[in-house]
Amino acid sequence: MLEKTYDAAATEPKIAELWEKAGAFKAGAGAKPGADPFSIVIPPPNVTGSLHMGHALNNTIQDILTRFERMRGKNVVWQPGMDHAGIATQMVVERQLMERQEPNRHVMGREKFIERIWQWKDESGGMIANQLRRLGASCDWSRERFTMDEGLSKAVLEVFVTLYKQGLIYKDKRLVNWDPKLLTAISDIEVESREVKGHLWHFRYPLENVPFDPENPHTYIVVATTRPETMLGDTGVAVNPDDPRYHALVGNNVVLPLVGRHIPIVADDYADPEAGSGAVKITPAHDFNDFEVGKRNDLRQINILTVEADITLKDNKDFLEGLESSSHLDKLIHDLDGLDRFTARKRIVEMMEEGGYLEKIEDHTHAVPHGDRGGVPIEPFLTDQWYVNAAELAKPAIAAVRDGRTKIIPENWEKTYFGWMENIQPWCISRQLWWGHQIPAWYGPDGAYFVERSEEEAQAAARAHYGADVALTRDSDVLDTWFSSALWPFSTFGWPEKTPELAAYYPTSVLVTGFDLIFFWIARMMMMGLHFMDEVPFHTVYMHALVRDKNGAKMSKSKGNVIDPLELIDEYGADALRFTLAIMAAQGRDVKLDPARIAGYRNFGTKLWNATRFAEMNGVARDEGFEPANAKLAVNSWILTELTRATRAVTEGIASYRFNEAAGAAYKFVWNQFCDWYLELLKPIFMGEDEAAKKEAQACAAYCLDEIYKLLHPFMPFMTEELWAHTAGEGKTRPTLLAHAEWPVLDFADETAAADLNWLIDLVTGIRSVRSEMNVPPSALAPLIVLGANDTTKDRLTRHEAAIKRLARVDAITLAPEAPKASAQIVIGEATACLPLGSLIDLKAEAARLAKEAGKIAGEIERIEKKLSNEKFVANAREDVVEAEREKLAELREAAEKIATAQKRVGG
RNA sequence: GGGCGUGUAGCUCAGCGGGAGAGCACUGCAUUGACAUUGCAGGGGUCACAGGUUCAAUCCCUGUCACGCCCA
Repeated sequence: MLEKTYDAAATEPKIAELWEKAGAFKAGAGAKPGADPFSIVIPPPNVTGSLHMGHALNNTIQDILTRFERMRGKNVVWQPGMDHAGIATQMVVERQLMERQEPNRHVMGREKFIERIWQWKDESGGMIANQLRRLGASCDWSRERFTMDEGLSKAVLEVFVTLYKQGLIYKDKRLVNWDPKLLTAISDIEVESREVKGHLWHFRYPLENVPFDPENPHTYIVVATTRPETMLGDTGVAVNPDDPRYHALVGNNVVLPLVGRHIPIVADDYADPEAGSGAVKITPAHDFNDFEVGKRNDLRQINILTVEADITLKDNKDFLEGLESSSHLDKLIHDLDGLDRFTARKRIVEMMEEGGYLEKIEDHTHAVPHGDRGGVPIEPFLTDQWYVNAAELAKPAIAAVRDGRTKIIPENWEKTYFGWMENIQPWCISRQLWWGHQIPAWYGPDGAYFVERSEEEAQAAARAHYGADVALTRDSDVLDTWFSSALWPFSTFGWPEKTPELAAYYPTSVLVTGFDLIFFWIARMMMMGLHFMDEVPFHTVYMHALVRDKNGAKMSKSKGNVIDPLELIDEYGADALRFTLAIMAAQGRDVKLDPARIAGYRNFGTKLWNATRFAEMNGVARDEGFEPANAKLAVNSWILTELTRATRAVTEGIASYRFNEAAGAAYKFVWNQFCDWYLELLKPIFMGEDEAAKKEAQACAAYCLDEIYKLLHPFMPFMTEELWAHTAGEGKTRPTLLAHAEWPVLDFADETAAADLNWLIDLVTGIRSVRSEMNVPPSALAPLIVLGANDTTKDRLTRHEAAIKRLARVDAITLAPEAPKASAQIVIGEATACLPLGSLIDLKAEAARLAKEAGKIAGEIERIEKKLSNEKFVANAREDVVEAEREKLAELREAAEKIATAQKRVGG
């Protein structure tokens, strides 16, 4: 006998172990012979990460798909693993060293430090894998991969060397996004802009050959900047060529305040005549736009910052070039050299003010780029880095989505994909870190470099180049983590080896991910997959939304509104969390998660649990011989018809990625049909004397429960697997785990039985409603007298007598030509049901109730009559719509008549 | 500034060209046999606003307002 409530905490580990022991999720487990493949690669979570709500949603969806297809008999693999998260992991381990007061990585050395990271990974990395198991993720854990694994590293090496030799990877000196805290370059998409309340400083740059007079605007040009400290590196002032105010000045010079450098005024479209004074200072070495302006106008690039973003002037050749030494310059260098960028900003503003160069300061809120890991403002910084020619690789990736080889769902994300891919910038892939795939480039003494698969091959190439053996030094940089993640859909199946897994499972079926990762994963996996496999990495991309808190705010540690999925699993069970996420995951809409909802769906699980318990108590047991087509009782044929409908809705819902619809259909069927009506209707049968009916009901209920477990299994795997085992039968076991049970494909339908039971439900509901409104105590039994019943109704009354008596609290059912005195009346089809409540009835209340009912019907009739008397409607609307309206009208008129009669009776 | 999206019951959200829905919350009633993590009944909405298309608009189109996200 089942307990009264389901104990998720005790059951989940037990079931997880069952699956594990059975190898239930191994690639191909439970597949039909010769089945089509269905493969998903997990979007690799970060080795330092722990499960958050986004993962919970993402993996719930993947698991629903995976379990669904596994039950449909496909050859399923869900490939799990993690990425090595270069920056994040290095940060974690460095912090650990600091906390333990151990030598830092520079003292330790590269090799030791990397060893240390591996040690960290073995001890505390990758806890997310176990957390995913707690969620019930049916990954093939035996195939778990890590981007730093030997095999995957080999793939990275192969890809880098190949792309280099194809000219698609190259080294270049450009401005990069430089993180001055982490001391590495990062890619465009690792930069996030944050709104910052800052200022707009307006500076006066004196014109050359005119004595500077702060009182006289003709002696200077005003430029505005949000970053005063960069003025040290200014090499020009730009004005718009169409700006009449500055026509005469273009080609002249200004004298850079404090520094004294003479820099030209150039005409460039970049200057916006509407913004501020219309003139902008140009710092090519410290701003992406200025860099382009500088190139167009042949301006010098003067870097005035160190890698830590401190001011460097003293030994800065670029800065000093073209300046005459003076005591003034020496003082400037003395005052500013070595200051960090923010202190320097303050100091420079002060100096400008002292010199009369500060015109005004305005408050200004603007977007400042920050590194997403380091959290400090990034610096555009001029360095040598490795780049991927993303524009070239993007072409086939764009084409594949255009012609539908890869479908993005929901479709509107395709726009974002195209928009980004068509304007893609060179992808900076080198990182000044130690943890990651070291770049396979070796440098000779003169800086020439050799990109090869191994040091030996590089030596050979160098020998060919120099004509002799030379000492080579390997590039110390590593690759962007996303470079290896981009290979994930094929590297995890063994590429570059031609493995059977690769042949079977690539291209994968679907990639499930949040829309925030469209550029990180989807775009890059598409590029690499197409280039190296010549086929798209996935046929479908399903993008789900973000999980937010119940007020719609993004969850973040700083806001303190983070909900930990593991705590929710502890409190409500994994099934409840999963079901909640699924039923709330409507396409294209964020999931606003309120824990109250999870409690609600936990209750749903309890409901199913107790339905099983009830069934068990009433001798419900599997009967192999049960055939839906042979059911004789209408109640059984009805629930089987509804089961077919529900099964189709769930199947279509999952297959079309409408998880909320699938979960909703299952929920409604189980609770509102199976529990609320079917089981209630079986009670009189179970307690009755008709053994044949009882036997059929027991078999049918067992059959329905089995199908319910299957339908709910993708959403609530733990509880359903437990119930599946529990209901195997006394001393029996199921032939397979529920995880491998065959997904139902049903076609039983009996419309007569459906109509029959819908009539019964209407009658019972009607009686209950009246009783409640008349304040009839639930304990009071009333006789039921039916007027005007036709043969069908008479038959139904007989067959459902026990059910009506029980569910509507009726003690005797009789037919009569006339209504008894003092009765409440309910119109049900052609008949009228009367409840003679005697002293219980309040005639005034009944009259009021009938009047309200009559009013409602009259309103409806009026509305439809108006519609039908509209010639245009009859002429233009679809025939079936018109016909339906006519039928509705006829029914309403009949009901109106019955109500009118009832009203007369009450009144008379 | 460009793009995407949202506005429906007190709250969180489905629906979407022909009868306004769910969960939670709320109100009343019910507790000896599946389940109080329950049951039964009920109240509650100018479907943001304004135009347009249509026989018919919460749904399609245009505009306005408000809010959110992404990109400059």
